[in-house]
Amino acid sequence: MDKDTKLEHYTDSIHYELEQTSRLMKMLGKQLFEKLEIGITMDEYAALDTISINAGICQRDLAKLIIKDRANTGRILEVLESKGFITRFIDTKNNRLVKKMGITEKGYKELNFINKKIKHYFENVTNKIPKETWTKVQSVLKAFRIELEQMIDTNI
Amino acid sequence: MDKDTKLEHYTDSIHYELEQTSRLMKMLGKQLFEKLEIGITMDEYAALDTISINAGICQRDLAKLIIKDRANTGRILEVLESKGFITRFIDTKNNRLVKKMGITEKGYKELNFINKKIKHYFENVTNKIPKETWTKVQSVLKAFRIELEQMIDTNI
DNA sequence: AAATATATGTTGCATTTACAACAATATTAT
DNA sequence: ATAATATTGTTGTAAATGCAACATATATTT
Repeated sequence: MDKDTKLEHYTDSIHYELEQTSRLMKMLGKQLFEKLEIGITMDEYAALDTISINAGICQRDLAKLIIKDRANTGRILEVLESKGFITRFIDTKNNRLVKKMGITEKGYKELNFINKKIKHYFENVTNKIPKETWTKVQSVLKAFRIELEQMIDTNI
Repeated sequence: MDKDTKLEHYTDSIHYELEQTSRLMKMLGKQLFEKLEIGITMDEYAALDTISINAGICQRDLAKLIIKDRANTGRILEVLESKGFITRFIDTKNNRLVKKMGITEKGYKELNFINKKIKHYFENVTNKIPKETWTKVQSVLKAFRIELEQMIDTNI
């Protein structure tokens, strides 16, 4: 028997399982943010959180971290800036002019406010699986993601 | 020390890791499908695969499986039908008129053709992590996904 | 029987996202 | 020095997606 003739269904693949789970998580997040009347989107929240732990990061580097293209990263930042949650300023990186940014006091308060609001809800969800199991899954995914990043032309 | 005061960053959460990994996988898939000049999208392929193992499924049930809304599921099916990969026919389910579908001979050939084309490439990617590790991750995600599906109003 | 509710699929529109082209500047090559 | 290339961010447009409204038919309730 040639085992290569046994084709696995895509719908049984890890790729598919990841996408489906991620899609549901995104739905849950969106519904939660609306229900709790949080004034920014999940993506904006993720960007704000990333900025909070990467003070002085430039737009393109942020884009790489949140895996969005430069155009949309810029648009997200416009929103966050217009709400006063971040400041943007021109600076240099490798002798090039770039737009760096940092979280404001207001943004920091907002971030903590959101964290407190959603903590309980998200825990209720992730508590369905033991924490140590998550830790393992997370480390596998992280290792895998690093591999992926090396293979893919993210074009950011 | 109140451990509740220690707030985990969203970007360290399993939610975030899942989304980022899934996003990269999607990019990879898209780039691969274009490089190999496969004439349908990943989403259409996923739908075709799902139909192939769920003969006679109706649109809404398919939408639930591929986690897309009814509108977009219908659009995907239009494409697959126009290419002759599936047939759609009116039937009843619980005494209601529904559009059921099945894969055609041509669609089945196309599915196998695509599977053969991508197999090697996808294996090269997933081989970065041992197979038994994937099996564990997959079973965790599947269990989690079932929980999620019960909590979320997918509105499909 | 009539009214109300539910299930299914489609259509239209708004939002989101992806992608390519551009502008401005700096680096490297010729 | 000049030209070609690379980096960064923005703008415009097309494609994908989500969502609400609709149409149709059936179930359920009154």
